[in-house]
Amino acid sequence: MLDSKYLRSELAETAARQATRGFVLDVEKISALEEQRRELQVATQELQNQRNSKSKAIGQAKARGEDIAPLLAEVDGLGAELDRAKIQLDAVLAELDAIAATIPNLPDLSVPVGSDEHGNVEVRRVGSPRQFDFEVKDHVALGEALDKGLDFESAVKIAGSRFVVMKGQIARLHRALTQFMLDLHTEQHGYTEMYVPYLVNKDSLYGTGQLPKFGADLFHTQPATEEGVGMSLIPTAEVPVTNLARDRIYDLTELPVKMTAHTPCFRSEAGSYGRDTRGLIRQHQFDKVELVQLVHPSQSMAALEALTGHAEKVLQLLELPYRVMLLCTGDMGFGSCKTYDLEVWLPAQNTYREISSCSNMGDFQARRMQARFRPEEGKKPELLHTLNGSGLAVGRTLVAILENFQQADGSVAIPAALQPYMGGKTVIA
RNA sequence: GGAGAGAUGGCAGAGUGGUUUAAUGCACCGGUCUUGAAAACCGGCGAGGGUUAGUAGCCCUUCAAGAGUUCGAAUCUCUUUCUCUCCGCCA
Repeated sequence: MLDSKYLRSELAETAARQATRGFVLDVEKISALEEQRRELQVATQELQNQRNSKSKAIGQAKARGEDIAPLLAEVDGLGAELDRAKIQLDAVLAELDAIAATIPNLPDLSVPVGSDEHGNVEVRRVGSPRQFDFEVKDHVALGEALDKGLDFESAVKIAGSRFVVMKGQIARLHRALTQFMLDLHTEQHGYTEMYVPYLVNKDSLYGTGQLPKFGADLFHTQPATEEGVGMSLIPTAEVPVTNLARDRIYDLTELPVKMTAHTPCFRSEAGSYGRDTRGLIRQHQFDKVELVQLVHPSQSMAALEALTGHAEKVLQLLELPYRVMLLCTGDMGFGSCKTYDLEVWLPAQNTYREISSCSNMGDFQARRMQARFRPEEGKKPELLHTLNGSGLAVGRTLVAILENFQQADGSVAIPAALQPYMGGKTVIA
């Protein structure tokens, strides 16, 4: 959510910057509503003021034992008038809120302008794709051949498409990756490990920006109605972890807060029919190790670089070739003001595929969830900045390991950094 | 799941229809005093919003959340959420 005062005073500027995202801001409607809001709010508060002072006068008169009938006659009709004004004001406020809640974050000025992923800029490339002297298999073929370690048929029977059953060494590799990532971030990068709920309430989804606009991307325990109190499966640990800061005021000394969590993530993938239908790339349920930081506003851009580096470190230690993309205005997520995507090399697809997305949300989420810090004892609290990134998506990392470390006989070598987590095994066959 | 008790500012805690403009204490901030500190004393001290050139003043909202009764609600009524105690069940 953008600052309503800023939106009001810099409406044209905001509209121009939103346009670079391909988002059209209805300037005329907003200014018309804003004018109504101001008139109605002033009128309503004036009526409330009258009611308060007159009610108080009645109380004082009564205490003195005077006749209060004339005073009661004076307030007659005030209540009805106030009700009318309040209904009008609430309607305008609700309309303004509904618009505000659907406006994306302003892109940072360092973000390249572009309309879609073709506008993204490659920042750096690390490692080089391995040359194979045999025909590479994709992870689906490799996983099935390894004692049905990846079993999509069974998953279809149990649940449906876009699920997987893992077995034996592949299941262990999947777990090893998770443990490896958590240990790296907690021991080397200074994050605190968190265990959080996988079901969250509506307020949390609103806080991180999934609601009101993207409810269709989630699985809900009940239809998410206006009044419904149903819970939703988390699409990412970003939701529960970032919402730990909701309605909190941190001491300056507590910042930065750096948290990591391993959770399953659940996504409906509505509207992605036919895309990535084969294999582990796009699942309804996948595991992810998430990195979240809550920082002082002046530190958030530096923190984004650091956080991205923490995610990259996983790829480096796993000896996986990757590149870093700076997303352009048109390809960024709703709440982000700057995003780096990490893309890992997948030999079977002969391309780089997204494995992590690291974003600085600025104060966008913090304003929605009133996540603040006190800059100085006795001073007013200010909004902090929130960041998050995948460190990494576990399923896609498994894909990358299988494909990049495959050998001619169909076995898969284990990167040295992972071997301690695999009971010392150097290869799975 | 059953029975009961609760939810008030950073914390503790008073308040059961009208000088409550939420008492008081602790913590915190400023000052007096002091070589300095402590103590004592004096003053200040929640959050969100509106108006405005304004971090001034004035005003509105806020006592778990929502709805209601009333001229007036922290206080009365209803609903919801959460916490605690006991019982049952369970990993």
